[in-house]
Amino acid sequence: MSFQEILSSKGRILLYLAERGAFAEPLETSTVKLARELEISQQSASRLLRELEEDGLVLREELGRARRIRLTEKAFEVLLEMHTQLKGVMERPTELRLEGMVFTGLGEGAYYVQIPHYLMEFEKKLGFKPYPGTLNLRLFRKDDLLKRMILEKAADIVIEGFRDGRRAYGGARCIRAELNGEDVALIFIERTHYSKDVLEVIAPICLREKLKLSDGDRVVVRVKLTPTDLARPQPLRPQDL
Amino acid sequence: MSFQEILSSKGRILLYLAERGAFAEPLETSTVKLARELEISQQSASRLLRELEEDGLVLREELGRARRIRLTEKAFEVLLEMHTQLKGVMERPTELRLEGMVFTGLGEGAYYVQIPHYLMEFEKKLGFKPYPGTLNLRLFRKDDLLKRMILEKAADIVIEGFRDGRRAYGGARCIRAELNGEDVALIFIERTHYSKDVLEVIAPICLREKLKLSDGDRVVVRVKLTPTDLARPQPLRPQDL
DNA sequence: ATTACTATTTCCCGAGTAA
DNA sequence: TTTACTCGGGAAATAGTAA
Repeated sequence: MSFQEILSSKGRILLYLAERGAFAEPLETSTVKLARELEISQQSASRLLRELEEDGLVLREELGRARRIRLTEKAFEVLLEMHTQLKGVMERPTELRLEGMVFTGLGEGAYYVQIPHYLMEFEKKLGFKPYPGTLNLRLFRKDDLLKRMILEKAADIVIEGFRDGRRAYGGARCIRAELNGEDVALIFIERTHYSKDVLEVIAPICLREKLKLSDGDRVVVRVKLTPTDLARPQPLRPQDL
Repeated sequence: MSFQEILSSKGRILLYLAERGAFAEPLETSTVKLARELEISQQSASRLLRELEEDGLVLREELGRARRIRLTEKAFEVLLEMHTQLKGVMERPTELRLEGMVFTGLGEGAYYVQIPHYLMEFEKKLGFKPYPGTLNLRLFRKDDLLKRMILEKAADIVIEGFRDGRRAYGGARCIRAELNGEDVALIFIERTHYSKDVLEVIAPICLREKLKLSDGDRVVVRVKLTPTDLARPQPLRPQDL
């Protein structure tokens, strides 16, 4: 299913004409040519153009054997409205809300965060020096597992890995979020040992202290996104293969 | 004809779901509700949803009596492609080309341009102090008369009118253009005496001298626009009513 | 309440062909 | 060459109804 299929046959003609600049300058074409390019019959091209003319969306004139078509202002308005609608949908911020339960991990995240290279990366990319530890959240709502996958895709703050001669240290991806009202970042570490129901959170402060959290407490994580963020293409990492 | 008509029935459903944020969070709805809101039959809503599911564009699940629908990534890609296409069409620069024949006017334009208030306005809005006179062009191609109307609509550099106690001086609208390669501005003066086949041009230099123009010479005017410029809404002026 | 099957109608497409 | 008519077939929409 391509994007063409979300258009009606008249919609396809309008888009075809608009793409060829028939707003300002008329386009020289014929029902035969139009039919060939849009892969419809000449009869349909003829009928659709007549109907579009009746609707006040196109103007046609003949010059000798040539036929010229131009879009009217009304057609422009229709296309502009469509554009505006889609733009609104694709660029409107939406909020993803997840719930997590605090638990104590194995210290893997804390170890990672305290490595000087990563500390510098965080300061540079996130604008804060993280408290040396991560808050681990276990997701317990079924819907939230899917949302976590979406977030991992959307996380666009790239923390680079590095080598120190002995071994390689993997990278990570972050995304800004709010946790019970506090500004935090979610961190998705490459080759983590955690499963897909865990969310790791870093913040400039100690969240456990500030929010008086204990294991088993439930917290709410909110992330602001636009639909376009959700679709950012991203290289496949080895463990996804 | 509204923008809805350029969509196919499946396209309308996808847009409906996308508008309600069914990318991230599933939308609770039913075929009955969908049918009511999209003004189609329940049967069609049912069939279309099934087909969209087969196409891999929506996911459905039932929770007790509630039904939840969400858009897949594939659906997002389809909508994004449509958005990209439309954006390209609506924001791509296009060029309008007109031909005019130089003629000598009554000096009305020159009088207008030399009024100190306007001189200041031009310097502020156009970034140059115009040569004290306008070059008058008569349009002789039938197509160009329509283009002139389009340009008058698209001209978005507003030169304010003023009153000096005795009388009111009307405003004007300008748009940047090229005339035989020179940077110029077309000026559309409110309440001008010229008819709709005349184009008045101002420039920082004397075009007649620089381009060695005489009455009767033909020149080419080019204006860069985006389709969106063409549709900028604009207050009606008295003489249009 | 749901969804979705079957039957019927409506509408759209395209082949043939006229002008 | 054009465009656009008629008309047959089929797809798509809806009504009725089952589950």
